[in-house]
Parts: sequence; C-alpha cells; structure tokens
Amino acid sequence: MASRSDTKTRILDAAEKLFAERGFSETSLRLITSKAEVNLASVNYHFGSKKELIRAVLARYLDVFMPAAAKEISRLHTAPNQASLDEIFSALVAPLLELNKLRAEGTTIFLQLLGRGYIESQGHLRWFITTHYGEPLAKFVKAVQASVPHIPSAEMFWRLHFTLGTVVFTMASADALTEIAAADFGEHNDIEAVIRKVIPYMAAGVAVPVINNEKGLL
Amino acid sequence: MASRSDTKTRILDAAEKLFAERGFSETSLRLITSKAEVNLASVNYHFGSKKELIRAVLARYLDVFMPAAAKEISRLHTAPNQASLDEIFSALVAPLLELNKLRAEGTTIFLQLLGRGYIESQGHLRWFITTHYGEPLAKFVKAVQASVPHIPSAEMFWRLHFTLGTVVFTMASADALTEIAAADFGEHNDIEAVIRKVIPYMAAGVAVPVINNEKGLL
DNA sequence: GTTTAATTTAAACGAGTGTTTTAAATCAAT
DNA sequence: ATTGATTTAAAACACTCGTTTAAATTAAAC
Repeated sequence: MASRSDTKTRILDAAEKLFAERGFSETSLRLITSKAEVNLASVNYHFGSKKELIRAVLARYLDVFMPAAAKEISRLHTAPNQASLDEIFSALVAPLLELNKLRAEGTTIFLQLLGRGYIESQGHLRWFITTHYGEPLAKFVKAVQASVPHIPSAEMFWRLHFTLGTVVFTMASADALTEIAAADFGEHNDIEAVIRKVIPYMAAGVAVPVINNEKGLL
Repeated sequence: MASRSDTKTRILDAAEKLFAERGFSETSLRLITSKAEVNLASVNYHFGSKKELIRAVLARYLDVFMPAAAKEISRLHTAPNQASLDEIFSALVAPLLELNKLRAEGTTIFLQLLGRGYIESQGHLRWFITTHYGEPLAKFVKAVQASVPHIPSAEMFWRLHFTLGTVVFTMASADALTEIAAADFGEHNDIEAVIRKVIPYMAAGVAVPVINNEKGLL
C-alpha cells in the first residue's frame, strides 16, 4: 500500500511550502512534482486535481489546529473568572506553535496558507472553513463576544475580519518583515515573537469602544 | 494623436476594475481588451507589457492620492495642538473619498488595487511605492510617531505593518464582507462606512502600551 | 491630394498550464 | 512463479497566456 517514502506525503510537503511562498495559482504542478521528486501525473492520480490538492494541504493543518484550538477555548470557559481578550487570543498561540512540531516551519506555513487562501479563492476558502470547522469557530467568536459585551455583534463581525486581515497579512510577509526589522533595528524575531507582538494590537482594536459617529464631519 | 474615445483610457478603465476584482495574475489581457472593446495587441502597443499596464493603473491613482494625503498631513502639523492618532488616520479619509470623484468606485478600486499589489507582488510594490512616494510616506510615519511617543520605533515598525495588513486585507475582500454583513446583520455599508469602522480599530492597536512580556507564561 | 506617421486589426508564435492517456514497472497475494 | 491491482513513467492533449508580426486602416502634415 505505502511505497517509497510515501509519494502522497512527498507531494503534500513540497506543495505546502511552495503554496505558502508563492501562492496557489503561481505554483504549477510541475514545480511541485519536481521539488517532491515524483512524477507529474501522480498528483492527479493521488488527489484528482490541483484544487483537491490545495484542499488536502489545508486540511492537513486545519484538522490538527482546529480541535486543539477548540480545546484551549473550552478550557477558558471553565476557568473561574471571565477571560480577557488577551487571554483568548493567547490561547491560540500554543496550538499554533504545536504545528512547528508537526513539520518544520509549520506555524508560519499554516498562517501563510490561510492568508493566501482567503485572498486568492474569492470567498471559496471562507465557505470551506466555516462549513467544515464551524463549531470551533463559533466557540471562539462566542468567547470573544463574552469578553467584550459592549461591542454589538455586527461591529464584532467587522473587527474580527480586521483581525483576520492583520494576522494573515503579517504572516504572509513575516519573512520579509523580520529581515527588515533585523537590518533596521537589530531585532531578531522568530514567529512566536511576532505572534506575541500582534496579540495586544488586535486585542486593543477589537475592544475599543464604539462611538456613534454617524454625524461626524464629512 | 488621440483616437476614438482614447484607447489608452479605455484599457486603463477596464483593467483597473478587473484587477481590483480578481487580482492581477488572474486577469488576462484578453479579458481586459474584450471588456474595453479594443484590440488585444493595443495593450502592448500603448503600454509595452502587462507589468507596465499594472504600474500605469496604480500610478494613475497614486499620483492623485499621495500629494493630497501629504497636504492633509502637513495641515495637521501646523494645527495648534498635537494631533491624535484618530485625527491622523482620518486625515486620509478625504483624499481617499476624493478618488470617487475621479472615477466611479474610485476609492474602493484604489484600496483593492493596493491590497492586491502588496500581496501578489512579493515586495515589489513595496519597493515601488517607497521609492516613488517616499516623502509623503515618511511624513505620515513621523506624524504617527509624534502622536504616540511612548511606542519605540522598532515596535512602531511592526504596528504600522499590522495596520497596513488590516486595511489592505479588509479592502481586498471588502465587497464580499459588505455582502455578508448585509445578509447577516441587515447592514448596508459603503466604502466610507468601512473606512470609518477600521480607523478606531487601527488607532487603538497602534497606541496600546507596550508591556514587557518576555517572561510571560509559555 | 499625396505622403507620412500613428494606430488598429487579425493572425500566429512560443511557452506554460492542468489533465489524460498509454505503457511499463512495481508490489502483494495466490 | 503467476496473477492482478497499484503505482510510476513518459508523452501527448487541449487550452490559455503574454507577446510579436505584418498588413490594413486611420489621422496628420505638407
């Protein structure tokens, strides 16, 4: 059943790296298969199509991350007192860093894939994630809303997408940014340091009071 | 010299809409020229290549927006008292909305183009903008830093990129998000409403105090 | 009005894409 | 060892892409 060092895995490993770096549509199957040192046709044999390969790459991470994240959120709920926004966001850090044990650079790759997916696939990935992982997602949103009850849910919808944009864009260009930061400020950040920097930023933005500014200066 | 209703303009008008909607690499010259009702070869005749067409599309907006934004920032400097972060970000709103007078949906298109460009062109657009519009950009950064002097410049570097990510990702998917918001919450937001929502979010994140969390719980 | 230059047109080029096909090789089970 | 299903291999297919070419058309200049 299994062969060599598993062609399927070799394809997934090569594909996720290239997808994260250059995006999905900019990555050809020929480039993937040559990096993976497998035959071109094996992609269609094992996965059916490029689109299904993309889904498989994402699912391999989401299937690990989502349950772990849900477990962390649940743990917050059973805590004695109300969790702060910082605590809720920070609860996702451990599941994210766990991905580094799954594969080298796993955390970065996962976040970059997520960003690429959201941007490239015109809402298609958004549908895929919400339908396949709706439960842990809803749990997270609920925890956030309970933590800042003064924010209406419509406003929260927007702020959570702002937050998604912040993390996704940051991670998509994290490599370039850490390089610049090292050159300009002598800072040497790894992915965890960047995550720890972004959490207070997002928490402050999500929690900021809503001001009724409808009659503001035009 | 000029012909018909200006082929060059017809191409730019059709291209910017398609680029904003579907991204640069997902938009073929054949699609652009068919929407513009011009011949395929006229793109290469007038612009030389697709890459130069992309630059021309962006420059047509940047040449209007950047000077206007710089002027607004300068006006803040001469104000009697120190400008708040909200005021600094809000100073960009008027120049942004001015683009709607330039062309229909100009504001949305410009912001979406900016987002697409930053994401798709691996730092290439970042270089283009900083070298061609470095002066107004530096002026903006300076104003932000003066407004929140308690943030070290290294931290500010990261936060401004978080901010860029927030706005860029939000605008790249603004159409989809406004649709969802309308369906789920009955909210009908235009681009200005979204901009007014995102400003407090970003301002709060940029200004949040830095806590020395190096010995935080792992 | 003829000549000259600028522009538009239709067609083709060459390279790259995802996918399919056909045959050979590999493997597990009889 | 032979069978039968998997897996790999190489090639071709059908298509799209950006770009180029060369002729036809339009506009400008004299």
